[in-house]
Amino acid sequence: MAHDERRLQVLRAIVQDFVSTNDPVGSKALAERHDLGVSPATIRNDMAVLEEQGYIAQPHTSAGRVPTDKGYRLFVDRLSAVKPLSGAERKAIEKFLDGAVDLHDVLGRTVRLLAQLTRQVAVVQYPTLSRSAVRHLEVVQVAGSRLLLVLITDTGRVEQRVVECPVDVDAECVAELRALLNSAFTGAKLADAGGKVPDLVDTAPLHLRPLVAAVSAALVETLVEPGEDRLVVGGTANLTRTALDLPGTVRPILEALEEQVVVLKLISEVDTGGTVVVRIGEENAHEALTGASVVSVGYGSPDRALGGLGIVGPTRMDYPTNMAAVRAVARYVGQLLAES
Amino acid sequence: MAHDERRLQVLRAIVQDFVSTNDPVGSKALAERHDLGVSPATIRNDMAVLEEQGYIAQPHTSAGRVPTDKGYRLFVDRLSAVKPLSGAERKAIEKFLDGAVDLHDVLGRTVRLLAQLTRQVAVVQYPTLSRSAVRHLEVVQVAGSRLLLVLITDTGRVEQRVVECPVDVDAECVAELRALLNSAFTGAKLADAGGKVPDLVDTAPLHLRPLVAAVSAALVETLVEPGEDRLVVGGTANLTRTALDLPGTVRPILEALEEQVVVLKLISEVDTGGTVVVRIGEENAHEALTGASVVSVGYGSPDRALGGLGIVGPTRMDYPTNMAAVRAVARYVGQLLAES
DNA sequence: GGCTGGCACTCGCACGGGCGGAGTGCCAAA
DNA sequence: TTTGGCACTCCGCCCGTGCGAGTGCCAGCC
Repeated sequence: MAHDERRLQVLRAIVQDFVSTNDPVGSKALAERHDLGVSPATIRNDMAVLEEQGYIAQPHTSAGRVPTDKGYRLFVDRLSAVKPLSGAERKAIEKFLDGAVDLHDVLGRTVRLLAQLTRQVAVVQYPTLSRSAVRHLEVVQVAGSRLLLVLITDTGRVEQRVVECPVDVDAECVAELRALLNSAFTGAKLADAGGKVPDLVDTAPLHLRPLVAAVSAALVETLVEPGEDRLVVGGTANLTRTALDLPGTVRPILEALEEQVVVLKLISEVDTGGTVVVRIGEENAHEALTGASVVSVGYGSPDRALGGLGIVGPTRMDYPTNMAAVRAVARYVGQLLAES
Repeated sequence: MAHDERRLQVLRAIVQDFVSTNDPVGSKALAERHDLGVSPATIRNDMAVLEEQGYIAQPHTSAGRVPTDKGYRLFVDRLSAVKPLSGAERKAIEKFLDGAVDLHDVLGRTVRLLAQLTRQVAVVQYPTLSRSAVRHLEVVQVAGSRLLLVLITDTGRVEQRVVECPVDVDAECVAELRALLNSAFTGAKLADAGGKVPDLVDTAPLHLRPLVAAVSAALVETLVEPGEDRLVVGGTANLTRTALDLPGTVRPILEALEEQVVVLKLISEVDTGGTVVVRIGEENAHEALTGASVVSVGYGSPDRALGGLGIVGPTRMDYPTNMAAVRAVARYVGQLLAES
C-alpha cells in the first residue's frame, strides 16, 4: 500500500530530525521541514500507527515523538542510504594514517581519526593473536633462570613474557633454544602453536627439553589468557558532548570501556567480512551499554580478518555517516596492515 | 601567636569538612563537628581573616566558606599529616601487582589499582626510554628492503619500528647487522646511543654501512620522537562521580588526558626522588586542568628513576590519603620493576 | 476510503512571588 | 579577646499560573 510507504518516510523524517535537533519532533514541524505532501493531521495518524507498532514513543503525553530502539533498527536496515564520504574526508584519512611508524602508532592514529570523524568514542582492537602467524621469536636472558620471550607476529604486533625456567641456563643454551623455537614456529599460525608443542618437546635435544617445555607453555599461555586482545580507546571526551541527555549515562559507558567488555562484542562480530554491524540500545548484551549504540566492523585484507574496530555512542547518532566512516577507516587500516 | 595557630586549625577543619561533604562550611557546623574550644562567633572572626588572606572564599554572600587553591596549598604543605595506609591496603597493593606477567601487565594493574585506591583518574607513564639501557636489539626482515627493528630495554619495555633500507638485504646481512648492533649497544644507556652512532658506522664493514646508518637513525629517532613516552590512563569513570560540581568540567580533563599533556607535567617533576608533588588548580600550567589537582611522583629504585605516575582529580580531594596511596604504589612498582 | 481543517484537551515548562533557613557581620558586654 | 545576640542578606525551594506545543478526535471534503 502507498500508506505503508509513506509511514516509513515519516519514520525516516522523525529519525533524521531527532538526530539533528535532539528534540522530540511533532507533526507540524515534520510537515514543514520535509515535503511529504500531506498535512500535519495525516502525519499524526501515521505517527499514531508507528507508535502502536513500537517504532516511536512520546516521552510524555503531548510532547513530540522520539524513535525507539526498534525504530532506529528499521531506519538502519531499510531507510538509510550509506552516505559516501566526501573527498576531503578520504584525503584526511589517508593523510592521517600515512606516516605511522609501527603498529602501535597505526592503531593510535586510527582511533583518533575515527573519534574525530564520527565525534564519538572510538575503539580499535589489536590484531588478534590467534589469527596471526609468527614472524619471529626472540629469547633474551634476564637473569640466571629467567628468560624474556618476545613474540613478533606478521601483523607487527609484539608481545613479551617473562619465563621462569626450572634450571639456570647459559648463553649457548639460549641461542640453541632460539634457533629451535624459530625453526619450529616461524610462519606458523598461532592458533596451531599449541598442537606443535608436544612434538617439539619430544624431538628437542635432551638437555633443552625442560626449557623448551617451559617456554612453549608460556607462549601458549599468552594466547589463551584473557586480555590477550588489547584495545585502544579514544575520544572519550565526546561522551560528554552527548551526555546532556541524562546525567548518569556517561558513567557506565566509561566503566564498560575500561573493563573492555566492548571488545568482546567487537570480536564476536568480526567474522563477518566487511559488513558493518550495528547494535542499538537494548540489543547490546551488556547492560551498561543499554542506551548506547555500537557500530563495528572487522578490518583486514579480504582473505584475512585481523581484528575489529568501531565506535560507541548514543542511540541517537547519525548512523549513515558513522557507518560510512567506520567502514572507510577499517578498509584503509586493513590495507595498511596487509602491506607491512 | 596563639591566634595564628588556631586560625590554621580552622582552615584545616574547613578543608576536611568541605572535602567530605562538598558543601560550603559555616561557622556553626565547624564549632559542632570539631572541638576547637571556641564559639562560632570567634570562628567567624577567624574566617573573616582567612578570607581576607585569600585562603577561603564564599561562593556567594551568606553561604559557608570554601577553600581556595591557596587554601589547599597551605593545607597540603603545613596542615596535613600523611596518612599511613592500612594494613589491608598494603596487602591489596601487593596482591594486586604480584602475578603480573610483563611490563604492559604491570602498568595496567598499577593504573587500575591506583584508580581504585584513590577513586580518581590514574595515570602511569611507561619507563622513559632515555633513562633505560638496551638489553637486546633484534632485527627481523619483513620484506626485501624492509626491516623491523625491535628494541628491548632493561625495564622490560619493548619498542618496534619499521626501517626502510636503501638497498635489498639478504638473511646473512641481517644476522651480521644484528650482531653488530648488539655488540655496540647492548648494555648502553639509550641516552648515549646517539653519540655512538658515527663511530659505529665508521668501523662497520663496508657493505653494511648503509644498513647500519639507516637502522641506527631509526633507533635514535624513536628516542626523540614525541610520544616516545607512553601513557596508561585508567579510572576515568571516577571523573563522573566527581562532576556533580559543574557540568562542563569533565570534558577538558578528558581531552587533556587524551592529548597526553598531563604526562609532560609528570615528567618534568619526576627528577625529584620519591617526593610526592601536588599541583593544585591554577598551579597547573595547562588551562584544561585549572580546577583539577594532580598528585604525582616518580617511581623506580632509589638510584634510578624510571618514570612517573599519579592521579588527577578535583581540587576538592582527600590529599593526605591520596598522597599516601600514590607514594605507596610508586614504591611498590619501583621495586617490582627493579627486580625484573 | 483516505485526507484535511478545526477544536478541545493535556501536559510540561518557564516565570515569578513568597517563605524558610543557613550563614554572615557587627555590636555591646563579659 | 571572646562571646552571645541580633538584624540582615541571599540562596534554594515550593507552588501557582499562564503559555505553547502537540495530540486525538471528529466532521466534512475529495
